[in-house]
Amino acid sequence: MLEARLEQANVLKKVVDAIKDLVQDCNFDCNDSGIALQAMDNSHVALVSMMLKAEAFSPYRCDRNIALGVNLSSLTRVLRAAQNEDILTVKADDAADALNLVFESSENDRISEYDLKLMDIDQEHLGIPETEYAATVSMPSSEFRRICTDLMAMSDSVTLDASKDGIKFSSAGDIGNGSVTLRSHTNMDKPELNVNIELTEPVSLTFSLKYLVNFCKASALSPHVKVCLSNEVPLLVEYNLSGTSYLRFYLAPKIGDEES
Amino acid sequence: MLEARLEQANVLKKVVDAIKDLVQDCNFDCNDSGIALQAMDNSHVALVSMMLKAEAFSPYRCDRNIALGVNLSSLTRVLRAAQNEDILTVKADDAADALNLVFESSENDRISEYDLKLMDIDQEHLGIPETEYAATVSMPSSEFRRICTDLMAMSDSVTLDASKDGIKFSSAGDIGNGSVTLRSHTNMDKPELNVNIELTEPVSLTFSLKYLVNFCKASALSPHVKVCLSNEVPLLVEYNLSGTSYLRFYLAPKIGDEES
DNA sequence: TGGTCTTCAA
DNA sequence: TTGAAGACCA
Repeated sequence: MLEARLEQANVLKKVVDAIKDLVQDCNFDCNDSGIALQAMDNSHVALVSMMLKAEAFSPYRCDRNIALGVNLSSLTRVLRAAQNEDILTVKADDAADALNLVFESSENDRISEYDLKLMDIDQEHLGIPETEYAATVSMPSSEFRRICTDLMAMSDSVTLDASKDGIKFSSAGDIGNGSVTLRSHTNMDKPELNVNIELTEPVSLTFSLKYLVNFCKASALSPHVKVCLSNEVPLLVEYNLSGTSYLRFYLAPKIGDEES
Repeated sequence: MLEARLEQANVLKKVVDAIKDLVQDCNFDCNDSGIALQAMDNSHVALVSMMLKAEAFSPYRCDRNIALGVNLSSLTRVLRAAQNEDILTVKADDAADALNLVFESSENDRISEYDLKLMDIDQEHLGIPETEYAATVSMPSSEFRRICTDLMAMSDSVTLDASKDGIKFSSAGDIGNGSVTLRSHTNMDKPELNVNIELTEPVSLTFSLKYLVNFCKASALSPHVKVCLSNEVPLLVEYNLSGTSYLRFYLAPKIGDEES
């Protein structure tokens, strides 16, 4: 059986909000190390990988491996019931046909309890190789979102050029062209604004902005985002959650002169 | 060639926001004295006239007269990329087919650059006669906006009566009538709240509130607004920008018992 | 497609 | 804290 208590129901809420447009149904794979989720979007261009480590919960108990097949849109509705500071406890029996969610708000002695029907989902579990990326850019997640939405005004795709000079996001469209260039910089006073670029080799790749903008819904989860690039390899966009938990998005580059 | 550096990208952003609902495409007429814009709204009821003097920029350079034909909705999208404290440099070659906009944020080493395609716009340039108005009312721009939006709740037109007693805004509609009367007054402590009415002759005119509310989008550009009235002549609503630069709106009065 | 709601920037 | 803009739902 699974029993996991999350101090901030908010975290799960934001995670689900950030991925529900990419994935309709998916398994939450629970074992003694934590709760993992991996799913491709419908068009098989993007992949979501979440890991909530056992340490993110207190307490956390999972006797044996369980795959909880959940419809994310249903889960969203249930999570909407969570107040901002609610404590969430999720429970499931080993052969459960439902996921039990309990929201507690110590403040006003309110307990909400939901049972969410589970479903069987066949899911190929993809081994994602740990890649050494040619370029790793760490930046404020709000800035990444800003850049993506700004360039969305020009085109539906963006080219990322990482070089020793910095990282350049550029888009060309009907009304004109646009680009945003960031350089590494460290601000002692406001470390949350830091931009850090690590580069072993210049990279130039083009991606669908629609997906990137979608990934940016996760911005609320972390003040920083890590963008990792290698030529001809899917982009990785990573948001760190508490501890070593994370939410990762992978996106295959657009190839050649491909349009749309 | 034109090259103009504006310390506050914000100013252009607000100007364009304030007029983009009235005018879709228009020319920015550049010469050595500054950048001017003049355009009628689609229904030819309102006229916008902007003048950004060369002194508002530093540096400012314009070798010869250029008319830059811009789609304001595209320009809005580009200006949305401007952070609040960004410095904006606009550039255009003499026979340019694109306007180049560069936003710099010294703080976080971010440079955004956009090329906006230009268009040819045939524009009758209207000589606007410098009129002596029968009544000139200067008031806080926020108060003018408040009055217009408040009266909007009653009707879609408003009658302005300027007399030696003050200025009265009144609206009559299905649910009832409303009016707001302002008198001249000077507040030493808070000069930004001053209301000043200069009058040579009583005036009574009726205008479309929809347009007035639209003009009020410019409120953010200046704490004061000047409203100038003469019988049977378009109303002038003027916002002063830095120095002698300005944004002016003209609106023809409604005649007789005209509805709509 | 409109209205409402949340979210984001100032 | 407020207003505007985007997202969501009906």
